[in-house]
Amino acid sequence: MSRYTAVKGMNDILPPESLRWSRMEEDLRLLATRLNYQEIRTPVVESLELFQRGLGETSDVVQKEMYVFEDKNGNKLALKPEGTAGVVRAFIEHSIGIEKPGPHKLFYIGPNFRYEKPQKGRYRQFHQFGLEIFGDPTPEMDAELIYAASMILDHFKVKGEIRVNSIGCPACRPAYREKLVEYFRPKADELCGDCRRRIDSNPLRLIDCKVDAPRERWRDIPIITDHLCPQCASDFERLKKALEIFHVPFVVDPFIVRGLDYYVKTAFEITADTGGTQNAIAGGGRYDNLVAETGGPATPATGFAIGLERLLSVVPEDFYAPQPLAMGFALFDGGIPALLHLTKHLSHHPVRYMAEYTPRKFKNALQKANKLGARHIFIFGEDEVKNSQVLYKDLATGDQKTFGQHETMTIVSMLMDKEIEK
RNA sequence: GUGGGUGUAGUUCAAUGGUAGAGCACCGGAUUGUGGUUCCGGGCGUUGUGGGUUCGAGUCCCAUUACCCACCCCA
Repeated sequence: MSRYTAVKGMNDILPPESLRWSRMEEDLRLLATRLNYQEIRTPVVESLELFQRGLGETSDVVQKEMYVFEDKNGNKLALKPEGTAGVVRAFIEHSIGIEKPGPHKLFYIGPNFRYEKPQKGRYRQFHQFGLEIFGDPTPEMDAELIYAASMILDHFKVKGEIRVNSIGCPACRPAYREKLVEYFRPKADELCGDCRRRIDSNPLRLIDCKVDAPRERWRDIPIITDHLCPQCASDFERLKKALEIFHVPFVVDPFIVRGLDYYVKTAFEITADTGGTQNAIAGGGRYDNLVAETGGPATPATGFAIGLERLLSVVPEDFYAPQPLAMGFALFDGGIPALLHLTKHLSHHPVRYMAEYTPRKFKNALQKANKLGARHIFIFGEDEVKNSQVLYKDLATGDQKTFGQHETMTIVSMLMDKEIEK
Protein backbone atom coordinates (compact mmCIF):
# COMPACT_ATOMS: atom_id res chain seq x y z
CA MET A 1 0.00 0.00 0.00
CA SER A 2 1.42 3.32 -0.92
CA ARG A 3 1.22 6.07 1.59
CA TYR A 4 -0.33 8.63 -0.68
CA THR A 5 -3.51 8.10 -2.60
CA ALA A 6 -5.32 10.21 -5.13
CA VAL A 7 -7.80 12.68 -3.69
CA LYS A 8 -11.31 11.29 -3.35
CA GLY A 9 -13.29 11.44 -6.54
CA MET A 10 -10.25 12.34 -8.63
CA ASN A 11 -8.86 9.57 -10.71
CA ASP A 12 -5.59 8.66 -12.37
CA ILE A 13 -5.99 7.72 -15.99
CA LEU A 14 -3.49 4.97 -16.73
CA PRO A 15 -2.50 3.14 -19.88
CA PRO A 16 -4.11 1.69 -21.84
CA GLU A 17 -7.14 3.79 -20.86
CA SER A 18 -5.14 6.98 -21.28
CA LEU A 19 -4.74 6.16 -24.96
CA ARG A 20 -8.50 6.00 -25.39
CA TRP A 21 -8.72 9.40 -23.73
CA SER A 22 -6.22 11.14 -25.92
CA ARG A 23 -7.68 9.60 -29.07
CA MET A 24 -11.16 10.64 -28.04
CA GLU A 25 -10.01 14.19 -27.38
CA GLU A 26 -8.24 14.27 -30.72
CA ASP A 27 -11.39 13.15 -32.51
CA LEU A 28 -13.54 15.71 -30.72
CA ARG A 29 -11.18 18.54 -31.61
CA LEU A 30 -11.14 17.39 -35.21
CA LEU A 31 -14.91 17.15 -35.44
CA ALA A 32 -15.43 20.54 -33.85
CA THR A 33 -12.84 22.19 -36.06
CA ARG A 34 -14.46 20.76 -39.14
CA LEU A 35 -17.76 22.35 -38.11
CA ASN A 36 -15.93 25.66 -37.69
CA TYR A 37 -15.89 25.74 -33.93
CA GLN A 38 -12.70 27.28 -32.56
CA GLU A 39 -11.12 26.20 -29.33
CA ILE A 40 -11.25 28.49 -26.32
CA ARG A 41 -9.17 27.74 -23.26
CA THR A 42 -10.22 29.42 -20.09
CA PRO A 43 -8.66 29.09 -16.63
CA VAL A 44 -9.64 26.38 -14.20
CA VAL A 45 -10.24 29.05 -11.57
CA GLU A 46 -12.68 31.94 -11.82
CA SER A 47 -14.12 34.35 -9.33
CA LEU A 48 -16.74 32.76 -7.15
CA GLU A 49 -19.20 35.47 -8.02
CA LEU A 50 -19.14 34.62 -11.72
CA PHE A 51 -20.59 31.21 -10.97
CA GLN A 52 -23.00 32.44 -8.33
CA ARG A 53 -24.49 34.95 -10.72
CA GLY A 54 -24.36 32.76 -13.78
CA LEU A 55 -25.58 29.40 -12.52
CA GLY A 56 -28.07 30.82 -10.03
CA GLU A 57 -27.79 31.12 -6.26
CA THR A 58 -30.35 28.42 -5.69
CA SER A 59 -28.83 25.75 -7.92
CA ASP A 60 -27.34 22.76 -6.13
CA VAL A 61 -24.07 23.28 -7.90
CA VAL A 62 -23.62 26.73 -6.40
CA GLN A 63 -25.13 25.92 -3.04
CA LYS A 64 -23.11 22.91 -2.09
CA GLU A 65 -20.92 21.51 -4.82
CA MET A 66 -18.28 24.13 -5.52
CA TYR A 67 -14.66 24.09 -4.49
CA VAL A 68 -14.39 27.57 -3.02
CA PHE A 69 -11.27 29.15 -1.61
CA GLU A 70 -9.56 32.46 -1.01
CA ASP A 71 -6.23 33.44 -2.46
CA LYS A 72 -3.64 35.32 -0.41
CA ASN A 73 -5.22 38.56 -1.42
CA GLY A 74 -8.57 37.54 0.01
CA ASN A 75 -10.21 37.14 -3.39
CA LYS A 76 -13.00 34.60 -3.34
CA LEU A 77 -12.36 32.07 -6.08
CA ALA A 78 -13.78 28.78 -7.22
CA LEU A 79 -12.70 25.83 -9.31
CA LYS A 80 -14.99 25.79 -12.30
CA PRO A 81 -17.94 23.44 -11.86
CA GLU A 82 -18.97 23.72 -15.52
CA GLY A 83 -17.67 25.24 -18.71
CA THR A 84 -20.11 27.83 -19.90
CA ALA A 85 -19.66 30.58 -17.31
CA GLY A 86 -15.96 30.97 -18.03
CA VAL A 87 -16.52 31.03 -21.77
CA VAL A 88 -19.18 33.70 -21.37
CA ARG A 89 -16.86 35.75 -19.18
CA ALA A 90 -14.08 35.53 -21.77
CA PHE A 91 -16.49 36.29 -24.58
CA ILE A 92 -17.47 39.51 -22.87
CA GLU A 93 -14.04 40.44 -21.54
CA HIS A 94 -12.41 40.22 -24.96
CA SER A 95 -15.30 41.79 -26.85
CA ILE A 96 -15.50 38.80 -29.13
CA GLY A 97 -19.09 39.62 -29.99
CA ILE A 98 -18.21 43.16 -31.00
CA GLU A 99 -15.13 42.64 -33.12
CA LYS A 100 -16.73 40.42 -35.72
CA PRO A 101 -20.29 39.61 -36.66
CA GLY A 102 -21.71 36.39 -35.25
CA PRO A 103 -22.45 33.66 -34.93
CA HIS A 104 -19.37 32.88 -32.88
CA LYS A 105 -18.76 29.18 -32.52
CA LEU A 106 -16.45 28.06 -29.76
CA PHE A 107 -15.53 24.74 -28.22
CA TYR A 108 -13.74 23.83 -25.03
CA ILE A 109 -12.40 20.68 -23.47
CA GLY A 110 -11.08 20.28 -19.98
CA PRO A 111 -11.57 19.44 -16.32
CA ASN A 112 -14.38 20.60 -14.07
CA PHE A 113 -14.77 20.19 -10.34
CA ARG A 114 -17.73 19.51 -8.13
CA TYR A 115 -17.67 18.47 -4.51
CA GLU A 116 -20.11 15.60 -4.73
CA LYS A 117 -20.06 12.12 -3.33
CA PRO A 118 -18.50 9.99 -6.05
CA GLN A 119 -20.24 7.06 -7.60
CA LYS A 120 -20.33 5.39 -10.98
CA GLY A 121 -20.16 8.09 -13.64
CA ARG A 122 -19.83 10.87 -11.09
CA TYR A 123 -16.49 12.24 -10.01
CA ARG A 124 -15.15 15.30 -8.24
CA GLN A 125 -12.84 16.03 -11.10
CA PHE A 126 -14.57 15.25 -14.34
CA HIS A 127 -14.06 16.37 -17.90
CA GLN A 128 -16.28 18.01 -20.40
CA PHE A 129 -16.21 18.86 -24.04
CA GLY A 130 -18.61 21.61 -25.00
CA LEU A 131 -19.82 23.64 -27.95
CA GLU A 132 -21.10 27.20 -27.56
CA ILE A 133 -22.67 29.46 -30.17
CA PHE A 134 -23.04 33.18 -29.50
CA GLY A 135 -25.09 35.64 -31.47
CA ASP A 136 -27.76 33.55 -33.11
CA PRO A 137 -31.30 33.47 -31.73
CA THR A 138 -32.85 30.95 -34.14
CA PRO A 139 -34.19 27.56 -33.15
CA GLU A 140 -32.61 26.32 -36.36
CA MET A 141 -29.22 26.98 -34.80
CA ASP A 142 -30.29 24.93 -31.78
CA ALA A 143 -31.15 22.18 -34.22
CA GLU A 144 -27.76 22.45 -35.88
CA LEU A 145 -26.14 22.19 -32.48
CA ILE A 146 -28.13 19.11 -31.61
CA TYR A 147 -27.23 17.70 -35.00
CA ALA A 148 -23.56 18.20 -34.13
CA ALA A 149 -24.15 16.29 -30.91
CA SER A 150 -25.77 13.46 -32.80
CA MET A 151 -22.84 13.39 -35.23
CA ILE A 152 -20.54 12.95 -32.27
CA LEU A 153 -22.61 10.02 -31.04
CA ASP A 154 -22.47 8.47 -34.49
CA HIS A 155 -18.76 9.01 -34.80
CA PHE A 156 -18.11 7.11 -31.59
CA LYS A 157 -20.67 4.43 -32.43
CA VAL A 158 -22.62 5.31 -29.32
CA LYS A 159 -26.29 4.52 -29.04
CA GLY A 160 -27.82 7.43 -27.22
CA GLU A 161 -31.27 8.87 -26.93
CA ILE A 162 -31.68 12.55 -27.74
CA ARG A 163 -34.44 14.11 -25.70
CA VAL A 164 -35.55 17.66 -26.38
CA ASN A 165 -37.86 20.05 -24.64
CA SER A 166 -38.71 23.70 -24.39
CA ILE A 167 -38.56 25.04 -20.88
CA GLY A 168 -40.02 28.42 -21.80
CA CYS A 169 -38.69 31.87 -21.22
CA PRO A 170 -39.08 34.52 -18.50
CA ALA A 171 -42.39 35.40 -20.12
CA CYS A 172 -44.06 32.03 -19.77
CA ARG A 173 -42.12 29.92 -17.28
CA PRO A 174 -43.26 31.71 -14.12
CA ALA A 175 -46.87 31.07 -15.05
CA TYR A 176 -46.16 27.39 -15.59
CA ARG A 177 -44.35 27.29 -12.31
CA GLU A 178 -47.45 28.62 -10.60
CA LYS A 179 -49.58 26.00 -12.32
CA LEU A 180 -47.34 23.29 -10.93
CA VAL A 181 -47.48 24.72 -7.44
CA GLU A 182 -51.27 24.89 -7.62
CA TYR A 183 -51.39 21.34 -8.85
CA PHE A 184 -49.12 19.84 -6.24
CA ARG A 185 -50.00 21.90 -3.17
CA PRO A 186 -53.19 19.90 -2.41
CA LYS A 187 -51.24 16.69 -2.89
CA ALA A 188 -48.45 17.71 -0.51
CA ASP A 189 -49.34 15.02 2.03
CA GLU A 190 -48.79 12.32 -0.55
CA LEU A 191 -45.33 13.55 -1.50
CA CYS A 192 -41.94 12.63 -0.11
CA GLY A 193 -40.19 15.05 2.21
CA ASP A 194 -37.89 16.35 -0.48
CA CYS A 195 -40.79 17.10 -2.75
CA ARG A 196 -42.73 18.93 -0.08
CA ARG A 197 -39.80 21.30 0.16
CA ARG A 198 -39.58 21.55 -3.60
CA ILE A 199 -43.08 22.94 -3.87
CA ASP A 200 -41.68 26.23 -2.71
CA SER A 201 -38.02 25.98 -3.63
CA ASN A 202 -37.96 24.37 -7.04
CA PRO A 203 -41.37 23.18 -8.27
CA LEU A 204 -39.99 22.30 -11.70
CA ARG A 205 -38.09 19.46 -10.07
CA LEU A 206 -41.24 17.93 -8.64
CA ILE A 207 -42.11 16.09 -11.80
CA ASP A 208 -38.71 14.48 -11.90
CA CYS A 209 -38.84 12.86 -8.48
CA LYS A 210 -37.93 9.19 -8.50
CA VAL A 211 -39.42 8.44 -5.12
CA ASP A 212 -42.89 9.68 -5.89
CA ALA A 213 -42.81 8.89 -9.60
CA PRO A 214 -45.54 11.50 -10.05
CA ARG A 215 -45.70 10.92 -13.78
CA GLU A 216 -46.86 7.37 -13.14
CA ARG A 217 -49.33 8.28 -10.44
CA TRP A 218 -51.02 11.29 -11.96
CA ARG A 219 -51.68 11.52 -15.63
CA ASP A 220 -52.88 15.10 -15.56
CA ILE A 221 -49.75 16.89 -14.43
CA PRO A 222 -49.48 20.23 -16.22
CA ILE A 223 -46.93 20.00 -19.00
CA ILE A 224 -44.64 22.89 -19.88
CA THR A 225 -45.10 22.49 -23.61
CA ASP A 226 -48.83 23.19 -23.13
CA HIS A 227 -48.08 26.47 -21.39
CA LEU A 228 -45.52 28.13 -23.62
CA CYS A 229 -45.99 31.69 -24.79
CA PRO A 230 -46.69 32.07 -28.53
CA GLN A 231 -43.08 32.92 -29.32
CA CYS A 232 -41.65 29.93 -27.40
CA ALA A 233 -44.27 27.63 -28.86
CA SER A 234 -43.52 28.58 -32.44
CA ASP A 235 -39.76 28.36 -31.81
CA PHE A 236 -40.22 24.87 -30.44
CA GLU A 237 -42.14 23.87 -33.58
CA ARG A 238 -39.34 25.25 -35.75
CA LEU A 239 -36.79 23.35 -33.72
CA LYS A 240 -38.58 20.06 -34.23
CA LYS A 241 -39.04 20.71 -37.92
CA ALA A 242 -35.34 21.49 -38.38
CA LEU A 243 -34.34 18.37 -36.48
CA GLU A 244 -36.49 16.33 -38.81
CA ILE A 245 -34.72 17.81 -41.82
CA PHE A 246 -31.38 16.92 -40.23
CA HIS A 247 -32.77 13.43 -39.70
CA VAL A 248 -31.81 13.60 -36.06
CA PRO A 249 -33.69 10.93 -34.17
CA PHE A 250 -35.17 12.57 -31.08
CA VAL A 251 -37.97 12.28 -28.63
CA VAL A 252 -39.82 15.14 -27.00
CA ASP A 253 -39.57 14.84 -23.25
CA PRO A 254 -41.56 17.61 -21.57
CA PHE A 255 -40.06 16.64 -18.23
CA ILE A 256 -36.47 17.56 -18.96
CA VAL A 257 -35.30 20.12 -16.48
CA ARG A 258 -31.87 21.68 -16.57
CA GLY A 259 -29.97 21.98 -13.34
CA LEU A 260 -28.47 25.36 -14.07
CA ASP A 261 -30.68 28.39 -13.95
CA TYR A 262 -29.51 30.09 -17.11
CA TYR A 263 -31.34 27.96 -19.62
CA VAL A 264 -34.38 29.18 -21.60
CA LYS A 265 -36.45 27.68 -24.40
CA THR A 266 -34.57 24.78 -25.97
CA ALA A 267 -33.27 22.25 -23.49
CA PHE A 268 -31.96 18.85 -24.41
CA GLU A 269 -30.27 15.88 -22.97
CA ILE A 270 -28.62 12.78 -24.33
CA THR A 271 -28.92 9.62 -22.31
CA ALA A 272 -27.23 6.28 -22.82
CA ASP A 273 -26.74 3.08 -20.92
CA THR A 274 -23.58 3.82 -18.95
CA GLY A 275 -23.96 0.86 -16.65
CA GLY A 276 -24.86 3.08 -13.71
CA THR A 277 -27.69 5.36 -12.82
CA GLN A 278 -25.82 8.40 -14.09
CA ASN A 279 -27.04 7.99 -17.62
CA ALA A 280 -26.95 11.54 -18.97
CA ILE A 281 -23.90 11.79 -21.17
CA ALA A 282 -24.61 15.26 -22.52
CA GLY A 283 -26.88 18.17 -21.84
CA GLY A 284 -27.43 21.67 -23.01
CA GLY A 285 -29.76 24.26 -24.36
CA ARG A 286 -30.32 27.91 -25.05
CA TYR A 287 -29.18 30.62 -22.66
CA ASP A 288 -30.18 33.88 -24.26
CA ASN A 289 -29.95 35.99 -21.12
CA LEU A 290 -26.69 34.81 -19.60
CA VAL A 291 -24.35 37.13 -21.49
CA ALA A 292 -26.38 40.18 -20.50
CA GLU A 293 -26.73 38.96 -16.93
CA THR A 294 -22.98 38.51 -16.73
CA GLY A 295 -22.53 42.12 -17.75
CA GLY A 296 -22.13 41.88 -21.51
CA PRO A 297 -24.17 43.09 -24.46
CA ALA A 298 -27.46 41.27 -24.95
CA THR A 299 -26.40 38.21 -26.94
CA PRO A 300 -28.47 35.14 -27.66
CA ALA A 301 -26.54 31.93 -27.13
CA THR A 302 -26.88 28.18 -27.17
CA GLY A 303 -24.61 25.32 -26.28
CA PHE A 304 -24.11 21.92 -24.76
CA ALA A 305 -21.53 19.86 -22.92
CA ILE A 306 -20.59 16.21 -23.05
CA GLY A 307 -19.29 14.40 -20.01
CA LEU A 308 -16.16 12.69 -21.23
CA GLU A 309 -16.00 9.99 -18.56
CA ARG A 310 -19.55 9.03 -19.41
CA LEU A 311 -18.98 9.28 -23.15
CA LEU A 312 -15.95 7.05 -22.95
CA SER A 313 -17.84 4.55 -20.86
CA VAL A 314 -20.21 3.95 -23.77
CA VAL A 315 -17.68 4.09 -26.59
CA PRO A 316 -17.30 0.49 -27.75
CA GLU A 317 -14.33 -1.28 -26.20
CA ASP A 318 -12.74 -2.01 -29.57
CA PHE A 319 -13.27 1.45 -31.02
CA TYR A 320 -9.63 2.32 -30.60
CA ALA A 321 -7.43 -0.64 -31.48
CA PRO A 322 -3.88 -0.27 -30.22
CA GLN A 323 -1.21 -0.20 -32.89
CA PRO A 324 0.83 -3.37 -33.21
CA LEU A 325 4.10 -3.19 -31.35
CA ALA A 326 7.51 -3.82 -32.91
CA MET A 327 10.56 -4.64 -30.76
CA GLY A 328 14.27 -4.84 -31.33
CA PHE A 329 16.75 -7.11 -29.53
CA ALA A 330 20.45 -7.82 -29.61
CA LEU A 331 21.73 -11.30 -28.83
CA PHE A 332 25.22 -10.10 -27.85
CA ASP A 333 27.04 -6.86 -27.17
CA GLY A 334 28.25 -6.68 -30.75
CA GLY A 335 24.66 -6.31 -31.95
CA ILE A 336 23.96 -3.16 -30.01
CA PRO A 337 25.32 -0.58 -32.48
CA ALA A 338 23.14 -1.99 -35.25
CA LEU A 339 20.17 -2.07 -32.88
CA LEU A 340 20.75 1.59 -32.03
CA HIS A 341 20.72 2.42 -35.71
CA LEU A 342 17.41 0.62 -36.13
CA THR A 343 15.94 2.53 -33.19
CA LYS A 344 17.11 5.79 -34.70
CA HIS A 345 15.48 5.05 -38.04
CA LEU A 346 12.20 3.73 -36.72
CA SER A 347 11.87 6.67 -34.34
CA HIS A 348 11.09 8.88 -37.30
CA HIS A 349 8.12 6.83 -38.43
CA PRO A 350 4.63 6.27 -37.10
CA VAL A 351 5.23 2.75 -35.91
CA ARG A 352 5.01 1.66 -32.30
CA TYR A 353 8.45 0.38 -31.49
CA MET A 354 10.79 -0.19 -28.62
CA ALA A 355 14.16 -1.76 -28.12
CA GLU A 356 15.94 -3.49 -25.31
CA TYR A 357 19.67 -2.95 -25.09
CA THR A 358 20.50 -5.74 -22.68
CA PRO A 359 21.58 -8.70 -24.79
CA ARG A 360 19.30 -11.68 -24.39
CA LYS A 361 19.25 -15.25 -25.49
CA PHE A 362 17.16 -15.80 -28.58
CA LYS A 363 14.51 -17.69 -26.71
CA ASN A 364 14.27 -15.09 -23.99
CA ALA A 365 13.91 -12.34 -26.54
CA LEU A 366 10.92 -14.13 -28.03
CA GLN A 367 9.45 -14.72 -24.61
CA LYS A 368 9.82 -11.13 -23.63
CA ALA A 369 8.27 -9.94 -26.89
CA ASN A 370 5.33 -12.24 -26.32
CA LYS A 371 4.77 -11.05 -22.82
CA LEU A 372 4.72 -7.46 -23.95
CA GLY A 373 2.30 -8.32 -26.70
CA ALA A 374 4.67 -7.42 -29.53
CA ARG A 375 3.73 -8.35 -33.06
CA HIS A 376 7.00 -7.74 -34.91
CA ILE A 377 10.53 -8.33 -33.68
CA PHE A 378 13.95 -7.48 -35.06
CA ILE A 379 16.95 -9.42 -33.87
CA PHE A 380 20.65 -8.74 -34.21
CA GLY A 381 22.73 -11.85 -33.54
CA GLU A 382 26.25 -12.77 -34.48
CA ASP A 383 25.30 -14.07 -37.93
CA GLU A 384 23.30 -10.99 -38.77
CA VAL A 385 25.96 -8.55 -37.64
CA LYS A 386 28.60 -10.45 -39.59
CA ASN A 387 26.53 -10.03 -42.75
CA SER A 388 25.15 -6.54 -41.99
CA GLN A 389 21.69 -7.98 -41.76
CA VAL A 390 18.73 -8.00 -39.37
CA LEU A 391 16.39 -10.86 -38.68
CA TYR A 392 12.70 -9.98 -38.78
CA LYS A 393 10.02 -12.21 -37.36
CA ASP A 394 6.27 -11.85 -37.34
CA LEU A 395 5.16 -13.34 -34.06
CA ALA A 396 1.58 -13.76 -35.14
CA THR A 397 2.31 -15.85 -38.22
CA GLY A 398 5.76 -17.17 -37.39
CA ASP A 399 7.12 -15.90 -40.72
CA GLN A 400 10.65 -14.66 -40.68
CA LYS A 401 13.01 -13.03 -43.06
CA THR A 402 16.39 -11.34 -43.08
CA PHE A 403 16.89 -7.85 -44.38
CA GLY A 404 20.05 -5.93 -45.11
CA GLN A 405 20.64 -3.38 -42.39
CA HIS A 406 20.41 -0.60 -44.94
CA GLU A 407 16.95 -1.63 -46.06
CA THR A 408 15.31 0.21 -43.21
CA MET A 409 12.96 2.05 -45.54
CA THR A 410 11.70 -1.27 -46.82
CA ILE A 411 11.24 -2.42 -43.27
CA VAL A 412 9.33 0.67 -42.32
CA SER A 413 7.01 0.53 -45.28
CA MET A 414 6.43 -3.13 -44.65
CA LEU A 415 5.44 -2.43 -41.05
CA MET A 416 3.16 0.37 -42.10
CA ASP A 417 1.52 -1.66 -44.86
CA LYS A 418 0.89 -4.41 -42.41
CA GLU A 419 -0.86 -1.97 -40.14
CA ILE A 420 -3.12 -0.82 -42.91
CA GLU A 421 -4.01 -4.42 -43.72
CA LYS A 422 -5.11 -5.07 -40.19
C1' G B 1 -25.61 15.48 3.33
C1' U B 2 -28.40 10.14 3.84
C1' G B 3 -28.29 4.88 3.19
C1' G B 4 -26.17 -0.11 1.76
C1' G B 5 -21.89 -3.20 0.59
C1' U B 6 -16.71 -4.33 0.77
C1' G B 7 -11.47 -3.94 2.80
C1' U B 8 -6.47 -10.55 3.40
C1' A B 9 0.11 -11.02 -1.50
C1' G B 10 0.94 -6.89 -7.53
C1' U B 11 -4.21 -8.79 -8.80
C1' U B 12 -8.72 -12.03 -8.26
C1' C B 13 -10.19 -14.56 -4.17
C1' A B 14 -9.88 -18.71 0.00
C1' A B 15 -9.19 -19.75 5.27
C1' U B 16 -16.18 -24.28 11.34
C1' G B 17 -12.47 -18.57 16.99
C1' G B 18 -6.86 -22.57 16.83
C1' U B 19 0.27 -22.44 12.58
C1' A B 20 -2.56 -17.06 6.82
C1' G B 21 -3.41 -20.20 1.52
C1' A B 22 -4.51 -20.85 -3.96
C1' G B 23 -5.08 -19.30 -9.19
C1' C B 24 -3.31 -15.53 -12.30
C1' A B 25 0.56 -12.07 -12.92
C1' C B 26 5.76 -11.14 -12.07
C1' C B 27 11.27 -12.78 -11.69
C1' G B 28 14.89 -16.78 -12.53
C1' G B 29 16.01 -21.57 -14.56
C1' A B 30 15.30 -26.46 -17.59
C1' U B 31 23.50 -27.81 -21.91
C1' U B 32 24.78 -23.47 -27.18
C1' G B 33 19.86 -19.04 -32.17
C1' U B 34 13.26 -19.88 -32.43
C1' G B 35 8.09 -17.84 -28.61
C1' G B 36 2.77 -18.50 -26.63
C1' U B 37 2.42 -25.07 -23.96
C1' U B 38 4.91 -27.82 -19.99
C1' C B 39 8.16 -28.54 -15.68
C1' C B 40 11.22 -26.65 -11.46
C1' G B 41 12.49 -22.65 -8.14
C1' G B 42 11.20 -17.71 -5.99
C1' G B 43 6.17 -14.39 -1.06
C1' C B 44 8.23 -13.45 6.90
C1' G B 45 1.49 -10.13 3.81
C1' U B 46 2.10 -4.91 10.62
C1' U B 47 -5.31 -9.56 7.19
C1' G B 48 -7.25 -0.86 6.03
C1' U B 49 -6.43 1.59 11.15
C1' G B 50 -7.34 1.85 16.60
C1' G B 51 -9.58 -0.27 20.64
C1' G B 52 -12.43 -4.37 23.09
C1' U B 53 -14.07 -9.70 24.22
C1' U B 54 -11.10 -14.37 24.51
C1' C B 55 -6.20 -18.96 26.79
C1' G B 56 -6.21 -17.66 21.54
C1' A B 57 -9.27 -12.88 16.61
C1' G B 58 -8.42 -12.50 9.38
C1' U B 59 -12.90 -14.56 11.81
C1' C B 60 -16.99 -11.84 17.24
C1' C B 61 -18.12 -6.46 19.23
C1' C B 62 -17.25 -0.96 18.99
C1' A B 63 -15.06 3.09 16.64
C1' U B 64 -12.57 5.08 12.56
C1' U B 65 -10.97 5.34 7.52
C1' A B 66 -10.81 4.17 2.32
C1' C B 67 -13.13 2.35 -1.90
C1' C B 68 -17.63 0.77 -4.51
C1' C B 69 -22.92 1.22 -5.30
C1' A B 70 -27.50 3.78 -4.53
C1' C B 71 -30.41 8.33 -2.84
C1' C B 72 -29.79 13.44 -3.96
C1' C B 73 -27.93 16.16 -8.10
C1' C B 74 -25.90 16.23 -12.72
C1' A B 75 -21.94 15.56 -17.50
